Amino acid sequence: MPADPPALSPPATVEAFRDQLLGLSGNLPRRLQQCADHVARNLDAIALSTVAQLAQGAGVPPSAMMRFCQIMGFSGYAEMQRLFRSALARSAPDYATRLANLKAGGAGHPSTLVAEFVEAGRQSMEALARDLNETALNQAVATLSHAKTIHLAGFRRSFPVAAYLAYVFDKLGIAAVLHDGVAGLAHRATLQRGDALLAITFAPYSDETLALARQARASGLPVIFLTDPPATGLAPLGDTILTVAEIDFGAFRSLSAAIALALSLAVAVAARRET
Amino acid sequence: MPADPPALSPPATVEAFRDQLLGLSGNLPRRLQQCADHVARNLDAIALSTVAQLAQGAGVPPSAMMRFCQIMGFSGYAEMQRLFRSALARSAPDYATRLANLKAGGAGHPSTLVAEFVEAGRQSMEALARDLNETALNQAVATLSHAKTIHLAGFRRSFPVAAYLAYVFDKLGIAAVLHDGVAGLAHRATLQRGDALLAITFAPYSDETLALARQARASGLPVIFLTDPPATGLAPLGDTILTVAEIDFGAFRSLSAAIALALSLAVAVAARRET
DNA sequence: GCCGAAATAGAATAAACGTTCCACACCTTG
DNA sequence: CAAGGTGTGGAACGTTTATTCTATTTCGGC
Repeated sequence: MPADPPALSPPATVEAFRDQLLGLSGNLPRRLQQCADHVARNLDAIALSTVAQLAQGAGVPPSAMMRFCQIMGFSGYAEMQRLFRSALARSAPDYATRLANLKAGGAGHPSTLVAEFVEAGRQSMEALARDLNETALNQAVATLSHAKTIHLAGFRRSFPVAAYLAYVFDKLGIAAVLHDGVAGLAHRATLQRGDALLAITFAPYSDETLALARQARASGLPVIFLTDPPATGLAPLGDTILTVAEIDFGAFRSLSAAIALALSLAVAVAARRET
Repeated sequence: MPADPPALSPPATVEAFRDQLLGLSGNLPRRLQQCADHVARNLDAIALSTVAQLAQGAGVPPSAMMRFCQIMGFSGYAEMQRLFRSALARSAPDYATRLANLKAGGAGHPSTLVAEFVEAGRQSMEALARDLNETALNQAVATLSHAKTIHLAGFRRSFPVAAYLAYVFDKLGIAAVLHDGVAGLAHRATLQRGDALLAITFAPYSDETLALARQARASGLPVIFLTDPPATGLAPLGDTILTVAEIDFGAFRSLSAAIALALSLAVAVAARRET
């Protein structure tokens, strides 16, 4: 009597849990498959749900969910839930309290400002993950990975993003030109057949960036915009439009989401080129 | 028989809870005060703890914690916990799932990269909030708010941060010079009595930045470093050292925490100058 | 279409947990 | 010092929730 399924051992991390779930999924009896599907889609709900709630969500009786926990290697639901609770607890351990304490210093105090910017940055990150347009991103990667030279445009508050991209592309060995406006040069002649333009600009859009985009368009080069929603008026100027809903604090934005997206773009392009 | 304490109503948000707690604290019987203190310090633990655990942490019997919940206006512990659970559920509602879905695309896919950078950025933000050295920050603000001109140094991957600071200071009407190395100029003569240097550099530190710091030091100007821990070797070169533990993904970092800290610094300096 | 094994649902059981209540201690007030 | 009120701890209660068990159904192979 060999233990028919090799009696899986309980995963120690949420990632391991996902992997194990993926391995099981597909050749599972009907009810257990329902459990697997619902659990996979609601991983973060487990920490706060009861078996009954989770089972109802999956459309199965609680006992089925119970069996599901056991074939995943846990002794029962309680043990499985412990995994997700500790993951959740680690993510917020003292962070929320700490933020509140920083803010408690009072408006205007430096630490309060840090708390506000941190909060804004975190929200921006979450917004980026939530609202990312994968189609546009893939399209942008495809375009840029075929470009002979990538032209980067970004002025004023977008300049740091463009400058960082220039640094990263340089590190990655990808030909990129930063149009920084030094010496008032427009570098018009550098836009050549086979190149592409990546324009970073937030409303109100800077004239220099728009002018460069128009020119690239006129020369038949693909133009990609990295901007904030709703990106009104940019559609006729760009082939691909990536939007980032950055949260401002006061008059300033942390740029964190824009940089994260820009970096992803750069690394993805590098990966695509190597293959 | 007037209801001695006006019978508080249950707070509807975590912020309201904090306020109500602060209002009560101070004139509370001994055990209840212990509860209040422990709860205030562990707000985020409530969502996942049982009465017994929370009470043990506070060093009181469960029944005391029970009474605490009731004077806060709740019917009992369950109702109080509901508040924190829903707050926790809202913070992760689809975010974690969404991240997981993005990653599910597979390694190398653009959306996976975005997920990784978002995660790294978020962790960096939390690390910043957790490890912020308020003393150093206040000191930096004090120094910079007295400076006639603020000199900004930052090369290579620190350059975007320095460049953004230059933009922000300009917007705020504060005199700042970005030492960008254009045309190979060292701008040595611009370091004048009454100025201050804000040097942004991550290990391995760039020679240009260190050279500038040494020179400023020799001229008797205060030097502030914005760098990553452990900042070995910088102590003799700087008066104030601000550290940011930025999380890398792959070879690149999102700079989000560094920018958030830099922005806070800039806004705090502006606020200080106006008064 | 029958037989064996696996899967399932629902009820029964057990454990964990929140909640209440009461007797006792303490502190204040007359 | 006595009496009343308030604060306190622990035990008992009832509810919720996890878990197990078993009768029944479903499915696959002969």
